[in-house]
Amino acid sequence: MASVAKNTYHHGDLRQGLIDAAISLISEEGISDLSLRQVARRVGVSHNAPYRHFEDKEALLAAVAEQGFQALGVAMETARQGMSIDASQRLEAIGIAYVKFALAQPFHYRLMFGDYHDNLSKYSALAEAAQQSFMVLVSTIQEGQAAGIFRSANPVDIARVAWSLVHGQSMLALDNKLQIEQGEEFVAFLKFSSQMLLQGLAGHSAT
Amino acid sequence: MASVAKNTYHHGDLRQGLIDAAISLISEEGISDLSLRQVARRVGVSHNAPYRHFEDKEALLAAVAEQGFQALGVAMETARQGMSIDASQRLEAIGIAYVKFALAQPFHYRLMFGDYHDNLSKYSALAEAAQQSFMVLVSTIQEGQAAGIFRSANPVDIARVAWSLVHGQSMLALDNKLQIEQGEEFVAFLKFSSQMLLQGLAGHSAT
DNA sequence: ACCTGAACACCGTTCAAGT
DNA sequence: ACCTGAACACCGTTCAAGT
Repeated sequence: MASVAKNTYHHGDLRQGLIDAAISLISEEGISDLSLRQVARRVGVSHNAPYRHFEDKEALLAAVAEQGFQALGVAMETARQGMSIDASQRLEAIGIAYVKFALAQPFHYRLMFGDYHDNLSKYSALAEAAQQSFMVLVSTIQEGQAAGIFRSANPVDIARVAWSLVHGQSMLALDNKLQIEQGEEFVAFLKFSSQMLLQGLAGHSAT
Repeated sequence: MASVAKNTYHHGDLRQGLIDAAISLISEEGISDLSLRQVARRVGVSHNAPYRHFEDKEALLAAVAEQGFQALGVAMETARQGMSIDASQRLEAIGIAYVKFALAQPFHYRLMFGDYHDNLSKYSALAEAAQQSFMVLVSTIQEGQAAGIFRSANPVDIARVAWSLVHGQSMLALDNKLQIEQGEEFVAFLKFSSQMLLQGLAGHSAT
């Protein structure tokens, strides 16, 4: 008997359906008003069904954050490959793609760094997704070191600095604390930042 | 008639009492579980009294954030004056004091950058306190430019870069995303970061 | 296995009174 | 003016059942 779609929805993948509903609700109304019951309502399921797939509300949010890191990693990797082999250009392209991701999905980005995962050992999939996007930075820095255009410090430390810079820019921009209007002026600021970072990154023998 | 302290507490400054109670509750249990009713209970007042002083819960949190920025500004200014006149050393000292402030008061720091003030025009006192702490950075950078040791770009842009860096470091450290254990190793990382930033900041004619 | 409604202990906020 | 208790519409989570 051919399976016919039922209108109860949840014969499929309720877990992913809940995540999708949470993401779209968050992008519409932000995080602070998001309730588990609301997510269940949007999916067409009782307010209690989510507990079959998530231990509590925090676990659902952790899954949403995890998918955010996966998407961010893809955006960074795409930016990296869109550039020629020059590691400086690649690093700048990654940084700009990173901040643009944050600005395009402000609530989702903020959720990825929320304080709801104090015990991140509990959410290992989330930690792993974050680690994976971080590795895009590390490997690009190693490329630059191999090419002799970046100084020879610990590449993980350098990546931490770069990540801190783009994360700080993203968060402060989302908070309207940088006092720069979006558009050309903001992109100019991002390029100024990466130029400063790259100069700090240059090998000692640079001109 | 000499005024005798009553045990109703709130004959004094209920507004500040609520802020203090919120700060201590936050430092004990974090932000996510903080409720307005809990704050009122701690102060010994009905769950409704706070509405005499704050329009809603968000307004109380904004006041808490504002006092956080004032304390942060003091910490930065103290670090600046504790250093000799050299602008590079001052900038590094400010950066380290900044991150230490964040790590010492993790919940309070996070609250200062929460998304609860989308319309920050509504909380002008908060915006002003943030601006004031930012100016400590700007003026230190101007000092370095006047002394000829920093490049001559827009000092506000440079300050934005520096703020982004320390804010990113603070947030990622609070999130346990930097994978560095606190202590000497972390301070070494902070010094490495500021060294990189300072090299990027150096004037073109630097050796 | 997966989903359900009822129930519990909490919220933020509003309102009509009290002093 | 400032504070109060009662009330409303919501939560997150638990539990005992239903299929």
